[in-house]
Amino acid sequence: MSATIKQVAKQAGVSIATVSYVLNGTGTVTEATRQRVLAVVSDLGYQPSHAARSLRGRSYTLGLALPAQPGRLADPTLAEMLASLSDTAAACDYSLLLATARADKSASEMCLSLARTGQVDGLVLLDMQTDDERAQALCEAGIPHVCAGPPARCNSPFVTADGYSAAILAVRHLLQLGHRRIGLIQLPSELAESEPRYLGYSTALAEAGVEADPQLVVEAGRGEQDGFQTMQELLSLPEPPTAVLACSDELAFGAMHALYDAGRTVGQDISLIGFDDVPLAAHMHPPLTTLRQPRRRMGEQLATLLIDIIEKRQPKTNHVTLPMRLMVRKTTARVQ
Amino acid sequence: MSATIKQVAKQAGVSIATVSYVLNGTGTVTEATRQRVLAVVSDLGYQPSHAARSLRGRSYTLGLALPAQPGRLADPTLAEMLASLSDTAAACDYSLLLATARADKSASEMCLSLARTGQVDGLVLLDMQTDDERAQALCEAGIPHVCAGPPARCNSPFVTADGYSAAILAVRHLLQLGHRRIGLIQLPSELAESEPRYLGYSTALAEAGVEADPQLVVEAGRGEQDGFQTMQELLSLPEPPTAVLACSDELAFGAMHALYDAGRTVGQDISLIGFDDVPLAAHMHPPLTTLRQPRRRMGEQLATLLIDIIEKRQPKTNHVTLPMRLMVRKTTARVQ
DNA sequence: ATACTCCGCTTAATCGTTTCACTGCTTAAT
DNA sequence: ATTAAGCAGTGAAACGATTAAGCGGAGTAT
Repeated sequence: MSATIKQVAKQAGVSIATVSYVLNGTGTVTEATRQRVLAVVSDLGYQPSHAARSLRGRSYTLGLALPAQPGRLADPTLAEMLASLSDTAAACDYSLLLATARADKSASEMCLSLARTGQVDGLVLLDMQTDDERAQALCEAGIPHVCAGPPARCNSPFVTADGYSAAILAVRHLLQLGHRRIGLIQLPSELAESEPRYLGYSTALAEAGVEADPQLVVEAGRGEQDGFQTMQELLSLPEPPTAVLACSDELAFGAMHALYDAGRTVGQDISLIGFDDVPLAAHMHPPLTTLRQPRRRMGEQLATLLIDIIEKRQPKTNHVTLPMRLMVRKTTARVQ
Repeated sequence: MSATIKQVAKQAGVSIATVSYVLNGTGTVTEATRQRVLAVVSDLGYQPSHAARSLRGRSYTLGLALPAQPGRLADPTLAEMLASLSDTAAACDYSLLLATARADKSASEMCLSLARTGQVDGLVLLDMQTDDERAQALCEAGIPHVCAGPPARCNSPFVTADGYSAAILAVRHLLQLGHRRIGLIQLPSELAESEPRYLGYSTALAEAGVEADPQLVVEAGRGEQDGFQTMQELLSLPEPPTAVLACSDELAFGAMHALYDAGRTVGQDISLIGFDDVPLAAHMHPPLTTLRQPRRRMGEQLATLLIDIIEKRQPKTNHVTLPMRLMVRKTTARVQ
């Protein structure tokens, strides 16, 4: 690998301990020796071994517990959150380990394993499911972790975007435009994000005195393909919706595709709102009205919260809920 | 953290060496002792410390050297490649470390550092630049690595999609449709992918005896915004192109947006081809004709190639070039 | 009978750090 | 004058694994 502390010590004519003290700023060392040691260090290009270092104490590595599904990393929402998580972690001198669940182990086993082997000091749980085993397992084992989304049955710390209020915002916007038959294309119900969005949807309808038609609420998958199909179903209803709220931009894109195929003009004949505001949303034709998720801030919060917990700093709060913003573009219009 | 090998040894009434032999399948142990040890292991939930293990030998971790730019992880092309890279690595019992370059260190320093501290056994270099310092630095230091794309001045092993042939495919397709004024929206020239695509473009034109108009070749950024602007520029030319090849789907999406704004009908008035075939491409309106990159296969190849190198297995080839496929959809049509 | 090998296991060295306990030595306080 | 405290630095014990070497005893070939 590279030079060891022993070689540095020898060449600088001091003991190993002294080198360590110089490098860590602990202990008391004369300026002269300090300089001599530092010179040798940069001369040899010495870097302390990560393994030896983490053998005593922490590994300064955070685990990213990815969902079992193989392609999930490709989710643009997730990716941007990761990017800022990574930046924040790096700024605090932590590395990030991608923890993909293997077929032969359950997701929670893999999390436990990572922590027990000391490969990571704590974990970020991404893509929370409603009955997520991971959070509970980590809670019981007393392993530091943060959930990206509301956790299931335990009070794990978490960071989440306020999907409930966001859905209310969206539906109110549609109501103001005169819509009464408002459809909802939901994400798979096993996703923890799904429930609050539905709740917001029905709350907003109820407060406006509009009766909710269960036919207008459909659960879909996660891809454009699913949005495409689901929108087709909604259109084939005897009394189709005049506006639709899709629970992700991907679903909304699929829905737009279906609407074009059906000869409908989005933002005229029918209104559509997405969820997330992925970069592409503003560049669709027409640009998609959607709810912006503060992805970068979520990543930051996840990282700092987890690091606080690992380093035993008592964080102010155990759970952060960030507001979403309605980005009004061209896919919503007054009902005809 | 968790139980240590010492505790297991004690409770099983054997020496720590025996426990180690049982766990690694090395050495000779009676079936009886074996069972006794294994029982205690599962009883205590023992897992060997990663740090101690990597102190002698490898860390079984691959580094992902991300580009310095903060948001790059969000690139859908990159993300899907990562997903399969991660799967493959996991199948070989390797973990993945995300290496984000910090502001205060150069990208190559960070790669060297990761390897010298023994945090990773090797690195995957993503998002290659034309004058990439990373590959050279790692070559000189003799550190195992693989480039995702053609490396600059050294003969590092690499895996790449054949952008040269792909561009030829695309331009030939347009030529067959009768187009003669074919525009090219290029990626930033600092990306290593950029050059071969341009070469393919001009080769295809030359072999058809079409004179290339330098005005039709424009270098853009990476986002939809850049595609949008660049297309506007092309349209404002005295003699605008009848077909355009964009060097990424993102650029193509932006271009589509600009075309709509200009009142042009894509796939009728003007033809457009993208690069990559991100999932969304098939769901645009109209669906985008594009060149499919074998992202999953690239991820697999990167992982296996790097692991082969790390484990000193002589791989068959040092460089893999995978073919791209032209996906003909609805944005290309006979010239009017 | 001698020498050799194989079995099942233990002892101890090793990997590269951090850190506690200690040693001379000088300076300050009682 | 004696004790206490501080400084600059050393030695060695951890940390938790892997692995080479060794050690009786049994089996086998010469």
